[in-house]
Amino acid sequence: MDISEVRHRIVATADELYNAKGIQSVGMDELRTAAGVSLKKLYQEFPSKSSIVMAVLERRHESWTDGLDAAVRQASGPRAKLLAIFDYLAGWFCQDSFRGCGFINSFAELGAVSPEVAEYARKHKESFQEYVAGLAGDAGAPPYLAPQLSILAEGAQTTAAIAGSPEAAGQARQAAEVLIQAALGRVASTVPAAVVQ
Amino acid sequence: MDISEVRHRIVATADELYNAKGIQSVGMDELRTAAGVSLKKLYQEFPSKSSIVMAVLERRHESWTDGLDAAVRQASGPRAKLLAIFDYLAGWFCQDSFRGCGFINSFAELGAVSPEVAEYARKHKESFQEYVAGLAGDAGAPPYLAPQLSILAEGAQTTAAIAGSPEAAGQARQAAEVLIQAALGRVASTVPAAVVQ
DNA sequence: CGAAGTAGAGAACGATCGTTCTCTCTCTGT
DNA sequence: ACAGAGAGAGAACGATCGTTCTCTACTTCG
Repeated sequence: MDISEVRHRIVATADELYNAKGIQSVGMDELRTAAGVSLKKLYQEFPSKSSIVMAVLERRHESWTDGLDAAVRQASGPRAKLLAIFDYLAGWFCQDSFRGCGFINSFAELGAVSPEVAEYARKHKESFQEYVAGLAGDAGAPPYLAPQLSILAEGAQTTAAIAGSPEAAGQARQAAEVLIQAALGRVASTVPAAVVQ
Repeated sequence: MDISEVRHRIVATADELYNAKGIQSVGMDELRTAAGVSLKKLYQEFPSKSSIVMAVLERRHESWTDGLDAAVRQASGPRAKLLAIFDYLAGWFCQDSFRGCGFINSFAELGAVSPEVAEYARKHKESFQEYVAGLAGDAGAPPYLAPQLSILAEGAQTTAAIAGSPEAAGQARQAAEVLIQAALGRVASTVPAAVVQ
């Protein structure tokens, strides 16, 4: 379909621009030019800017989910799968285009003024937490581990974004190793309780 | 001085409004009305909106630093001081006005378009990390502990903001206990290496 | 009492935003 | 070949932004 190809190009371009400059800083005209679409076609595909924003958030959610899941599936063993989250973050942070989590950013920019955006960001984070909880459950971890790892992942994202360096991923990963070890050590009962580093 | 009283009221009002609605969503006229100052006086005190934004960031930095330091000083013992960070977060998250870290938010909103804001946010986070490193050093912890705790604190802030609930503070605190125990366990050599929970 | 300087209120300005409209041109069907 | 529908380019519109200007009224000093 031609129509959905145009839609896709608009959303992909908006994603790039919104990520690079923030949502409110990118006007419809700039988006129109960058996507190479006429203003008429743009408003033919989307009724308003806010609908484009929501489409971008959906795209980001899929991209995040797919990328994370691919990284996790590639890892073998439940502990490795939990740590794969942080390897995925490390790869992301090293991209030139990385400017922080798009949901945190859009929530910061529009969450107070747009209930849709706030709600979508909340659901995205919730789905991530549930995903981590699933992995932690597979590893036989007690329920408190998953929120701890989720918080580490969130912190790594904002730290890396503001510092402009990817090292937070490795630091979060090391912390995750300790937390996983502490939470699972009991279960893997014969192993000595904790080995630092 | 009358002058600095007006300045203070402008900055305090701007801080509230920017926190509640985002920086770009609050116009100079709204700020003028809320602060009860004439537009002339406003521009007499500050040459531009961006200078108000920077003044707000300075105010936030002081407020954060003072509040955190007070909470930490109140705790006794190096481990308790490290954990006091998360108790301070818990208190903050429970305030109605809490809408996430003002530096993360302003970075997300303006970081890409305003180098001043991006740089100030970076320095603020850097100073927090150094502060944590100082506390961790006092506790005799190895150098990797401080970044881990800083990342936890960052993650708790964004998680609590987006979820709209303060529970992330407690979860981060529990994780911090585990990380501190793991990092210091060796040093407090006679104590069993790790005790979960 | 009267003149002059100051401060407040808000109108005004240029820029830019999201959105719509107009005008022109190009295809297509008969 | 020609009428008509559709698309592209961008002008136009109303709203709002940050910022400046104007006008009025009050205070203060000779």
